[in-house]
Amino acid sequence: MKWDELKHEDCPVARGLSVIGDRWTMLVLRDCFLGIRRFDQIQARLGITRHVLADRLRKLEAENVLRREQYQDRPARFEYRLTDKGKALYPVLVSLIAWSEQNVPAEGESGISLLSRETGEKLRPVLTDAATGKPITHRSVTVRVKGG
Amino acid sequence: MKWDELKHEDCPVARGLSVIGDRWTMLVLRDCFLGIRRFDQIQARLGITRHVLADRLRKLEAENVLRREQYQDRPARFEYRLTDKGKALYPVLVSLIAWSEQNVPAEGESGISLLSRETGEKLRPVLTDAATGKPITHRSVTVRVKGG
DNA sequence: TTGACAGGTTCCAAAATAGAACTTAGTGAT
DNA sequence: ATCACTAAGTTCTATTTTGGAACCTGTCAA
Repeated sequence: MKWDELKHEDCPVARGLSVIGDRWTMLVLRDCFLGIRRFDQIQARLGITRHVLADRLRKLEAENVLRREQYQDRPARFEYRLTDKGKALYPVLVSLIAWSEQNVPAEGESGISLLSRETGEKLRPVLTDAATGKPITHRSVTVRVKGG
Repeated sequence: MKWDELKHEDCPVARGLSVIGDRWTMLVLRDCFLGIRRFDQIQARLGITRHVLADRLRKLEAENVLRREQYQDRPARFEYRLTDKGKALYPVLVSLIAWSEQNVPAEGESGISLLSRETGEKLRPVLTDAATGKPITHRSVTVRVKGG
């Protein structure tokens, strides 16, 4: 199978990755969540080639994860903002950060940390089920595989 | 920057992606969470080339996300099992599934669904802060960027 | 008229992936 | 003993994707 065919799969993991599973894509979105929205800024921070960045932004716009917005004319200049669909990726990003901080040690200092606006303390993300309020673990879930 | 250099970054997003951000890697892990542990089974389900699968499994073992375990000798046969570090990725996977189901419509039926073992209902994952029990959103979090 | 800024595009070389065939070590049937 | 089959890889070539650098366009300011 080719990567492009992923979007036609039934599995939600495959479909999700067809949108955000490309190299660099989640790092572009990280920058958008940090408020960095302009081509040159993202490119400089990531050290990604302009070529690839242009491609990723185009795809994310086509998928309605980012919205390309003109912030000045003459000359026309654009920035990229998260749509609601893009903002909905926040739990994925935060879960990834939490996993990394616990399981992938930094060589120096870890670059960013997330603080609760309410308590000022370091965030301790736990994925819970809305119905019960209890943490979701591998054990607390059954998987129903459809059509197979 | 090259993809391989990501692991030396300070940012936890970058470090995490250096482990699981490769093409196909999360799909391999999805299969492991579903209990599919053997080379040929994973390869057949994913339609990934054997070459790439062997490479991914090697890297995941090197990163201690999977453990290669012999399940018979004569001839020697191996399977791949999630380590604790691998199991800790469950919230990332579930968040991704939840995002996909809400934001990336399937063409036919969505392949799998997750049910609460306790209620039997469809899982509704919410990322909460352990300290307050409240949902984590873009708005409820402040980001501290270190050394910058 | 020269330089800077911003957001790209174009080109070529290097690296990764797709697809298929081949290898190795056994098992069981003919 | 020969053949077919299983499982877990490896090897090969062709195609795609990235990496890196240079170039293009429109506008302003010196």
